[in-house]
Amino acid sequence: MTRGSWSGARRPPPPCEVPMSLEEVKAGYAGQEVVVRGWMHACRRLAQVTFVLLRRGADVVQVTFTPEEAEAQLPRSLGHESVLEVRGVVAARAEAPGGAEVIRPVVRVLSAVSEAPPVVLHKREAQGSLGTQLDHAAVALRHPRRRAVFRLSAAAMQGFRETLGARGFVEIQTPKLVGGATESGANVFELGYFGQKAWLAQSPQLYKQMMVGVFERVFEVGPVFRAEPHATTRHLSEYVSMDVELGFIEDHRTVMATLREVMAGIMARLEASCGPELALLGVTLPQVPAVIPSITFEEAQAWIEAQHGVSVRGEPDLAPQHERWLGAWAQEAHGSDLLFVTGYPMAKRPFYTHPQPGHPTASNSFDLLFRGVELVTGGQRLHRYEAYEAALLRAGIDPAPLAGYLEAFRYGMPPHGGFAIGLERLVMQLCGLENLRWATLFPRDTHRLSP
RNA sequence: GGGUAUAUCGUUCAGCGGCCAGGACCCAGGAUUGUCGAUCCUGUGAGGAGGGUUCGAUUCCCUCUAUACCCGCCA
Repeated sequence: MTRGSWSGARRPPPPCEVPMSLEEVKAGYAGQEVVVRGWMHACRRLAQVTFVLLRRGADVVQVTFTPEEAEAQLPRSLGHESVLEVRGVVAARAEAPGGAEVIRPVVRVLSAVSEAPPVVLHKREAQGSLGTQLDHAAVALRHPRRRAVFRLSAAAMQGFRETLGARGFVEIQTPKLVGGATESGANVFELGYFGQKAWLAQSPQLYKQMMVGVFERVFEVGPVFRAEPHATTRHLSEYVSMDVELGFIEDHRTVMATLREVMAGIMARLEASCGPELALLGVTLPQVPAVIPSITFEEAQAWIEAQHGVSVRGEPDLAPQHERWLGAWAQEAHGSDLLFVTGYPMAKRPFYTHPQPGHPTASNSFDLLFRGVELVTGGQRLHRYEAYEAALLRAGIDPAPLAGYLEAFRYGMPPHGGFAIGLERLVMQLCGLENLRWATLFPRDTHRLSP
């Protein structure tokens, strides 16, 4: 059989067109016959007239029926979320939403729905608790407000990629199935792999470092997996990490400057692309200052003691409450939604962390707090092979499984560093959501593996 | 892993040692000459599981189960 004898190959495929938005239909086609398709968002039968609101994404167009037309075209059994194709005539009309409607409709039912959807979509706010909406995500996410959140996510990823692409960074994809040791003692998901053990990657850290030796500047957007049994509003077992790693840096401050550019680029993309979504959600984008205010870990601890009377001396990290306090302080003192905390103690940092020259117990690392929540962690990494040998020895980590990684350093690596932004946390804080799960399409946590 | 809290119609919340267990939303039926977060009327529909106290438990106590939040950890 030759390829040409396939019947499907003879006919050109239907064109892939950008669908005409319902707004376009309303604005530009008065008096013309059009075909509109969408979900039946609402149906109101009045004595003299019946209205069907057809939803397509965030757009809604009104289709108006006379009682006779409704009788003939709209089965009573047709429920919310039925998918319809309507041929009709666009008519300008002041009372209609958006100033126009489709009249003299001929309806073709593409998909009939006979039972009530599990969540209500035609109210201004999405109804139902978080758990209910997550259980019925396929439908709940259709709600314009839920949907808008994920348009912001998409634009944030786009802004991230654009900003880095314009600066010579190369996008990479590293494996999520990994063997051997992981970067730290964090809990990882174990799986079977052709008779041996494998793990789900808890971060692309080691791979993105290796790729600095290839491209110098790399980034990745992808899932990471944490088997920590945490149960909070800001942790998940799987989340999207927006990772960056770059070579030939001065120190961690080069990385911080890059992060500032990235944050500014993300906000610029959101502003340019997501006006309607930002307005719908009432979101105010943060200003990204030319220089993001910065405080050292030790200064932060001293400030916490002085201002809040909590003794945190000797603690290796800041608690969530402390980060909230610092976030509020950044807002008051600097008018900034963003705050860098630098110089975390080496003690609890991973083995590849670069110490602070002249202050070996502190590291060239930073966190970026966004409205009081830890959004980014980053820093300078070790880059000399001997430094890795010493660090692994000190940490008691067997270097054998890391041989493939260590080879990068054995054969020359520049001073480098990077960071990772939690996408869901970014969107959560942007939208003022009280739970990360509202910013996750299909969250995975200790209790939830489906849908 | 530690702590706290919660469990009632499909959903979201009330309430009470004797309740016809209430409201709102959804849904169903009806009404309204145009809705647009439609409105009005009517209707369907509920006490996580197992023990205990009590004349009587949806209510109080215990256990279990489930869930939520805080902490730890992180993004």
